Amino acid sequence: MAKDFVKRSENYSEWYNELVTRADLAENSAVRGCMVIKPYGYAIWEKMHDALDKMFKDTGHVNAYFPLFIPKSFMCREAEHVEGFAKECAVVTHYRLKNDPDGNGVVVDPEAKLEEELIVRPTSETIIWNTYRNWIKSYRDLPILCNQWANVVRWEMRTRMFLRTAEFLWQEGHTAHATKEEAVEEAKRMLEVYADFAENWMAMPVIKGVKSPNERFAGALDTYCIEAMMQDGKALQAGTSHFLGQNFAKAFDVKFLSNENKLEYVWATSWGVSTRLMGALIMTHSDDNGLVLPPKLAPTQVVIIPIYKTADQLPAISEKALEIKQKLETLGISVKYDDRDSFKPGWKFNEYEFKGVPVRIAIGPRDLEQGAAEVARRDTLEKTSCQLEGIEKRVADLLNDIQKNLFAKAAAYRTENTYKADTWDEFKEILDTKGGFILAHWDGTTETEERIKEETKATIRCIPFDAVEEEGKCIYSGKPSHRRVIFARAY
RNA sequence: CGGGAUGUAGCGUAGUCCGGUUAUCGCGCCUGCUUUGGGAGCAGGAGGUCGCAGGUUCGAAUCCUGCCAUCCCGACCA
Repeated sequence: MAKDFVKRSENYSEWYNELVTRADLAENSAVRGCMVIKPYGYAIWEKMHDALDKMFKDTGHVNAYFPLFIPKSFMCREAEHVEGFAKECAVVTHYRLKNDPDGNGVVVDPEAKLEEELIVRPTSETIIWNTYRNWIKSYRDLPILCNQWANVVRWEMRTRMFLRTAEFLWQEGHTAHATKEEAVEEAKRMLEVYADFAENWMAMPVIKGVKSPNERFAGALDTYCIEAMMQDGKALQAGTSHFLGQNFAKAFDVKFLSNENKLEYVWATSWGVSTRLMGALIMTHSDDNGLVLPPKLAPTQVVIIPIYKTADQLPAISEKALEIKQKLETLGISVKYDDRDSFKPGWKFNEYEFKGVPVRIAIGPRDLEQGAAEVARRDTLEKTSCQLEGIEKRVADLLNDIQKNLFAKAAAYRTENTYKADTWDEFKEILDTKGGFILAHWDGTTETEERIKEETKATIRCIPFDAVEEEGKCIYSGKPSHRRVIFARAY
């Protein structure tokens, strides 16, 4: 059991912060609002990266890289876009330092002021569409299906590791199309990719839907999203995909000649997921004993720990352990054999448990006598003795089972914490006593959404794609509504 | 950016109100021996610009001023 580790039920946010640092995922840095992603945390992000990257390529996308800096003038081309990001932009004004004449280290050289200030990208639509103008002349140049893996900066007031940091890592897809239909299709396709990744890799059930105008991306005509429920009942937006219409094409004058020889504006999409997914992963599965990782994203899927009293017992154990390791690796399973003598087995058990390693195999003299090993699973903490003969198959099955079980558990949790509300009192009571998702009718106006947000802090997370057509009355205004939307307090 | 709290060794802390020996304790770390199936025991040892910068004082972790950082609560947001 984890020593001195706060329980989720006692203080959820403290539990989260402590888990992130104690599991060696990340730590705060010397720079305000920025974190250091440590090797173990980065290894998980790398697995996410690799899986997503393959999915993007399988859907016809290619990677490219655009500059970190964006000329200030680009930002104001699209009115809504600039309004959405202006308040959180880092600005580069100078390009040189010099020795302080007063002898206090270095100072910004006032002589080295940039003629045009540069914005550190909060997102890359503007620089990319300025570039696409030169790439696109004819319908034959379309579609353009580019993605970039990059860091972006949004100067946040309050930050939390992985969930909201001033600098974060993400991917941003930016596509250009000849028709509106094709662009909408692309935006929806990529949302499906995200949902597929969330559910099948992260074992995190998500709801697919469209954002209300209020929550829409600055500059988009429609924002699609996947929303997940964390263990404290709050919602977390895990990925977004935007249909940008012709807004950026018009702002950056990107036109193409159609096959009918007509000059037309290009249709656009953009879509992204970030290191925020790390936060989602942590808050979906982890428990009071530490991190719990789905096998598909665990840097180490199986750890083998030898148990011995005297040094002369170790060689025989190691031989078996390495045999198991090799058999598992043949099946594509990542295995670590921890034969360090500097830590006791009990210490190692706790260590790997806290770090979320899905399966632990312990092997000692007692097991050797029986030709067996002890197999423990992280998700349920169950331990069983398993014959060495065919153990690799058993472990492979177990990993699959853990992956499925984590999804099922998270899905069940979400179902248990999803409610329907038909009156305003009922709505407020559920929010204050239970939290979670609330399915309720909404009159479709921004004013109503704003008032609900002011009074309860709950927002419309999305209008689900699979919402059932159903006549009802708005929870707040009583005006007619045709379907329920999802309300929740959110990260 | 507003309100509140905190900052002492890698981590967690005592001491701060009421200034005065060599800054306390635990975990971790190093060495040695005994240990090893759920965070081992004993013995010895190393580790500190008391967040930073000024000021008051014979003397500052302690009092004063400014700054920085972190956490909590608001506003903003992926």
